[in-house]
Amino acid sequence: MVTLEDVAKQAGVSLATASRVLNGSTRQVGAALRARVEQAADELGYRANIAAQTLARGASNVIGIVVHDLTDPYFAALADGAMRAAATEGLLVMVGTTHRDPEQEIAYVATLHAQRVRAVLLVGSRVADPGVTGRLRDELARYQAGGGRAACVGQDLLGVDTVAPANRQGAAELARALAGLGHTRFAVLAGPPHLVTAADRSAGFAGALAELGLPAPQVIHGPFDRDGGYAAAQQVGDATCVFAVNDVMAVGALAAYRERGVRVPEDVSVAGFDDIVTLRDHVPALTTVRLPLKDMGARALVLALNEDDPIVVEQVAGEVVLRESVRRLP
Amino acid sequence: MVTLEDVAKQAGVSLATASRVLNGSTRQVGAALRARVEQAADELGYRANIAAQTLARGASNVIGIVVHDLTDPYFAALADGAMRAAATEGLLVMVGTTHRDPEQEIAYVATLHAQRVRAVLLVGSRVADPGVTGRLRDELARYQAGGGRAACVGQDLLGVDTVAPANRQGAAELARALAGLGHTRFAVLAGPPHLVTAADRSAGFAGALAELGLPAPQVIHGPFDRDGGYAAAQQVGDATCVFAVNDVMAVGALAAYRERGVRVPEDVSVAGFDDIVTLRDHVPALTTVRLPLKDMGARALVLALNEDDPIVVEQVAGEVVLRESVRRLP
DNA sequence: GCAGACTTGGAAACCGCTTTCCGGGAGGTC
DNA sequence: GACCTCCCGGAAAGCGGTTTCCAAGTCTGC
Repeated sequence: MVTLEDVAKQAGVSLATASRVLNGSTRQVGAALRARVEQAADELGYRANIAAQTLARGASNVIGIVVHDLTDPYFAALADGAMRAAATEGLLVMVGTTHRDPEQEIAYVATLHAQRVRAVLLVGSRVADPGVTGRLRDELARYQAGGGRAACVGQDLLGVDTVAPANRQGAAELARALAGLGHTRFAVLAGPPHLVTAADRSAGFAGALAELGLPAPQVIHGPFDRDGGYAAAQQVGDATCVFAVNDVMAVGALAAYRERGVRVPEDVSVAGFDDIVTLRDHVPALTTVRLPLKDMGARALVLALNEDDPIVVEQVAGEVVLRESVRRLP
Repeated sequence: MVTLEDVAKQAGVSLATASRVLNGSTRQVGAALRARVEQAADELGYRANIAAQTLARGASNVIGIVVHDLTDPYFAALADGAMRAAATEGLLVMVGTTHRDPEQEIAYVATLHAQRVRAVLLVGSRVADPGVTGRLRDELARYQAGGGRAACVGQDLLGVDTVAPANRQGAAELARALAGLGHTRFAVLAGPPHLVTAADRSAGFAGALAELGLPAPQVIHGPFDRDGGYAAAQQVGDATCVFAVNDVMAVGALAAYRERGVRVPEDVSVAGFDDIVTLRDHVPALTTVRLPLKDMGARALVLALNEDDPIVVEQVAGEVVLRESVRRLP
């Protein structure tokens, strides 16, 4: 690989001068030398070695994003928002996918720490296990002790800047809206009990029903993904309205009903959560709780980069969006 | 940040010994010293500085993936496949999204070159513009001249290892299958004329129709995404069968028809290309040409890492999958 | 015409780690 | 017991940049 020294030699200048010309210094370099250096760099095809720059400058221009699953539109939207924000700051992005393994998440923080990335974004639900959460916190603390910055999209459980969707509130509002349509017998496709996002949404929903004096919903646990929703839908009893704690599960549930010839919303109403962008192309259009995913991703990046000391937690409200997948009961 | 020197000092050993213990060397270190070093590292919370390691070792463990749009399921699947493969090799992934700007793609290659990534994967269709293609080739050549490796998913236009979907063949087979159902009047939602993938699929489709002695299809250009398909579908004339050159466009077309009360497949048949995973949840189920996206991503990574000299181009055949969105004409 | 203030180029220290090269001690052989 | 290996620990030379510190010009202003 061609180095700065090669360029300097070819241009007949010192290393210092070449560095100043090519890699953004505050110092001025005379026009003649500047031109010679630029020409030499171009002829040789020079590209600065960023590893060396990072080492010398003590700061990198890379950020790390850790998500559970890139092929899930929820994470894709969040990651895309964060990546666009990063691009406007001139930052490069390293993406890690955990495939929902919390240990992987911890390992990624360690790796990104080793990479000395400027900031790490942890995107996705926390798990209820205090053990892993504690170890993740330790790993983050270690990274931050060395000057690293971090932010999280999800629950405020990590002691870092957080963009926190109001899962309980959103689910509660959804419950009230659905009850307002006359439904009284509900089922919740609740996802895994240890996933805090799933648990919060489920609890918020059930809590609102209780406040309204309605019977407790049937709660069905299972995986947090499309196939989990599909499977859980098979176990629903006599509910007139089914709440899947995220949209991809709801889409799975719709598929299950379609296959069994159960009509939505005539036979059963279905609602989800998140308002992923692909929803608009599903039939029937899915009732959900809208979260501004791209903004949340971008916002998390800004928080992570922010120098301020106090930890900031931004609550993001969800907005109930009623669509064709639910109907008013007579 | 705590450095290796801090650890060495704390353990009372030399830098060399500490390095050998902590960062994987072939050399043995005595059990006593080894334990002291490990304890010191743990107490101090040491994490190797990878920038320094990369510099010293002259090789990084990062690869770069450049895609057009992560929120498009097609790219998400390809990227996911590549990332899983990278993970099994112990490699980290840097992801860049171009949002379909070819200049961005060139810029990313330069940036990843500067990062001295082990390999770069260019995922996505080439454009027909010889100017940008030439500049991209130059940039890649420059990177490879310095020992970088590269591979591409798409057309074999870059002079690097390539995983090339058989777009023409797949589209041609699809055309024959649809003609076999009795259709004679076709429309092609053809995407942008300068996108090679779009052009190849369109040409393959039209070519097969010509061979069958059928009239040329109505060709409608537009953006290569969901909204492009939606818009293009509005312009379809009296065709009985519409081929969208990728699935997300087809999904957009389905939405357009649904809104206008045009029934698919009763009033018009619709087919796409790619077989993105989300298709299974659309109504009606979309006829398409299946591409093994995850495998292709993984395969591209393997090719990129492969040391062999000759450039290898792997053709990937597409498999026609007939589903409910098309019907046999009486 | 000259002191003093700026400007500009270069030498060299340094960033944190790897690895080669040396040297000293332990263990084996005759 | 002398000699040779073999092992293992440490000193130091890079890896490719950045940046501080100097020195030598180049401009000012009077």
